[in-house]
Amino acid sequence: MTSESTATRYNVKETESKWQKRWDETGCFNVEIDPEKPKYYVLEMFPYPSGRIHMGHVRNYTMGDVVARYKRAQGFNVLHPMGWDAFGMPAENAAMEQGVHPGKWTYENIATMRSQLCKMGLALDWSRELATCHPGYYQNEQKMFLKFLEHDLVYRRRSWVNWDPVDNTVLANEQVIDGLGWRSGAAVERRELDQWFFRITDFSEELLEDLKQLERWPAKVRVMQENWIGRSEGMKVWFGLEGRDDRLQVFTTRHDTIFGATFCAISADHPLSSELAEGDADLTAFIEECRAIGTTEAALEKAEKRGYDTGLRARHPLIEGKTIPVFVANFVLMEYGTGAIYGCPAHDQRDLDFARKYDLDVIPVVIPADANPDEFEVADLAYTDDGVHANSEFINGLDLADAKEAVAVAIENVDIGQREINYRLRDWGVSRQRYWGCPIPIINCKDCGTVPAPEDDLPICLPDDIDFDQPGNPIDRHPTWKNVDCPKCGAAAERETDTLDTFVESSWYFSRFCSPRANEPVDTAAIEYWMPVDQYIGGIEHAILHLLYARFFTRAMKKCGYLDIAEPFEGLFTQGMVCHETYRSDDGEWLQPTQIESGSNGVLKRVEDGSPVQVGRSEKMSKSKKNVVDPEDIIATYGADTARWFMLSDSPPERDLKWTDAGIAGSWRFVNKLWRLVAENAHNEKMAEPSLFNKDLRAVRQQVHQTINGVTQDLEGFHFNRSVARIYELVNTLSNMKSVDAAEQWVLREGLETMVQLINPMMPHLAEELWQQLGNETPLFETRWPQADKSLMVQETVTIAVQIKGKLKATIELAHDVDQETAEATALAEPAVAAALEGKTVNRIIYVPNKIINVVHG
RNA sequence: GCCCGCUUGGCGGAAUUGGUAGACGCAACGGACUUAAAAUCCGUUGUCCGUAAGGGCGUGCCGGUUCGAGUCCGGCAGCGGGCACCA
Repeated sequence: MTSESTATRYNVKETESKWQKRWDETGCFNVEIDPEKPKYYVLEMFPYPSGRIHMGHVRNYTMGDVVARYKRAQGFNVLHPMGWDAFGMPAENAAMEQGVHPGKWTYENIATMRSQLCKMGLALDWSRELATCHPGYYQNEQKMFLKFLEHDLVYRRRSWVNWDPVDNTVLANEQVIDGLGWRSGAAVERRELDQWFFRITDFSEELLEDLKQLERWPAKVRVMQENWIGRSEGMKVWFGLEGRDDRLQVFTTRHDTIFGATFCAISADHPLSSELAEGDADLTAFIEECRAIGTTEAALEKAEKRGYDTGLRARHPLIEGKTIPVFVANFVLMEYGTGAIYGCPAHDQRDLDFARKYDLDVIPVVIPADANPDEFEVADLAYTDDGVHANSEFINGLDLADAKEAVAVAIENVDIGQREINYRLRDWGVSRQRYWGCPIPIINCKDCGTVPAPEDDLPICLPDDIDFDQPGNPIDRHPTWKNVDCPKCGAAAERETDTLDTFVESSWYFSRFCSPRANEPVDTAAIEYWMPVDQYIGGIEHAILHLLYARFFTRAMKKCGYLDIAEPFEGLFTQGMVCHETYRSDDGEWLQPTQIESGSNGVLKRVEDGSPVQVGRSEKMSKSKKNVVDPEDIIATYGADTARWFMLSDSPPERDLKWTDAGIAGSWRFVNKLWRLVAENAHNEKMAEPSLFNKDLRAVRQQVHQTINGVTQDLEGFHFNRSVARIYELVNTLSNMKSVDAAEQWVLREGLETMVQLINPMMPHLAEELWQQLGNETPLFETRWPQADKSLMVQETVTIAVQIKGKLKATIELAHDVDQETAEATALAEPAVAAALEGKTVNRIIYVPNKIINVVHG
């Protein structure tokens, strides 16, 4: 680079660190409660400290920062904090693989990532930084756990888990791949363990119902949560059992088909199954088989419907004298409904498959409206549509809804069942047999059972001296940690060695950010002022679990009196992923983008030896496919502003963004273009507004004010790519301006200052620097958002399209809001229009002011 | 299987309540400046016919509503996502 070009080139490094230092020193983004100002709480999903930030983080935090800076300029008291979702398995994996303590590993990663985030120039209140693995955080989680216990929001029960017999550990469902442990490769077993659960199902209806209020959530996320909660209305019905005193309770949502019931089926885990299995070796074996399959989804999908005839017969509740067989079936789930069903093969595909296999009756009881009841038959496809009931006594002829109602009334009248609403949602199991998590503050006593740890004992800290040289839970192996006296009876007892699911920490961190150093989980004044989060931003992958747990947890906290809101996130935005092309060598090895270069003919090849490269489709950046670009490299080369600008350009934020070298280079060119544009014109002194502007200048001012208006609306609506396009257009106009006379210079300055203010949320370092160059002493972070002058936005003349029968024939230039007569006359006088209408009768003319004239002829 | 969403040039994408399709960016091509390169600037770029003027066709496909459809309605296809023995 020559000395001449350094003068006209933007010194990114110097400028960015200068402004970062300035923001840091003034503490301008550290906020306090200010009752005089409206608050705005913007939050991006906090990161897991995995080691280094990736492009997904850059995109996420750039969006949040745009909102934060924009809202701040609008006069809001903006809370924009950052923290670390710091518990979790990767730290333990690192401990096992590298022998480094999970805490050390985590805090080192945090230090690295914090410094990387600082280089992005984010308007964050770092004074509120928190890490969930810090006792200051998790002791409050322990307090709340105890409070939840008091309010019956937590309970313990035996529950099945995926057990890896080699690693001696419990596996999450996603760690079981094809029935094998992801790490050990051992066949996973089902085991029953005592586990802690949060009563999220107490809130099923509320969590479902309140989704409707979340108007600023993506519809997609609401639908996903709705399906996950899975409300269904049905009935519980008792079936008597021949030769026994007890009855079998089944759940159904199609009680209208009860006259078509030809068998009952119960889960292998049903108490009746266990009872019957005693002394029945075949049934015992069958139950074992069901359980063996029961762990993986893939296996479930392929498993055929199988059953075991218990020999028991159930009495049909509405047909006197009719009995049907009772099977144990592998497709009935104990966790849903009552763990027992009746089968109506004609109208349920699963039941039909089962009936065909075991040669059970298939009785159609609902038939299409136009079908003949005597002839209608069900072959291999169950009839599940609405229709007319038949073979069904008192509901014959009724449609589905009426038949359901009639059956419900009949069953309730004889007191053999009642209407019931069921949910797919299960209680949230939070026990993890792991070290790097929040210890559950419970003491297990032989005599007193589970005893809450005394609050004075909190925090119950994790032991530091642990080792990972053998499989299993190191906290459980620790020689002394768990030994403690029972707080109730004083006898020797043991601490709970399970830790909490890490989703618990992320279920309330946003509340903690309001008062991150408070002695209690939350400070009432702070939480009342700041909550709820006005805008939450994060990945769609958290659409269900994290967001549902957080909604539950907030309600649970409300029940315990910690806060007084139900919904934590008023607005939610889910951003798309950052993708990149994938590259492979001829022998199939994945290659990093840095290993690729473009040859002279434009064909990609390997840098090291020029060998050919297979270009794959663009996919989410991932280490395994090596299609990652390190944000640190990009920021070091082009600066944070360029990276931020590229993140916001082109792709709408909710869609995937394709990272390209050409794209980042384009942003870099734009940064330099702005720099030059301002540098060339900054010498123009500020002066008084001229009283007159010529037409061209009026048009420029119009665009300036339209851009303010448009960018403002776009930022409000999360259309960052549209803002970017508008700013490009404005810059194109400004750079084409001549600035010879005073009026021109004044308008150019107005345009440049406006433009600089508008780019500030997106490229804050450059904006501050240019703002200063333009002679402003007050920094942008203390400057209000520009106001569009509506009177200047109105166009003096408009271009109107002239159509004939909807086809464009000409465009005409007319004064804004011109009357219809003038417009029509001008349109018809247009040569192309006149020619096309020659010899034709005009039937009708449609005039939409300032937009279009459509001439309809015969 | 069920539920959602998407489909616009070579590419990413624009297009208020139905009203000039392709803004803006990228890529490509042509040119200027330069000893040369980089950088920068100017121009062209949906497609087909035509030397041109001009015209035809164009928003996944088929049909409908309308003076007018990328936009609304019905059907179909393709792609993506979520859930999945939930009785």
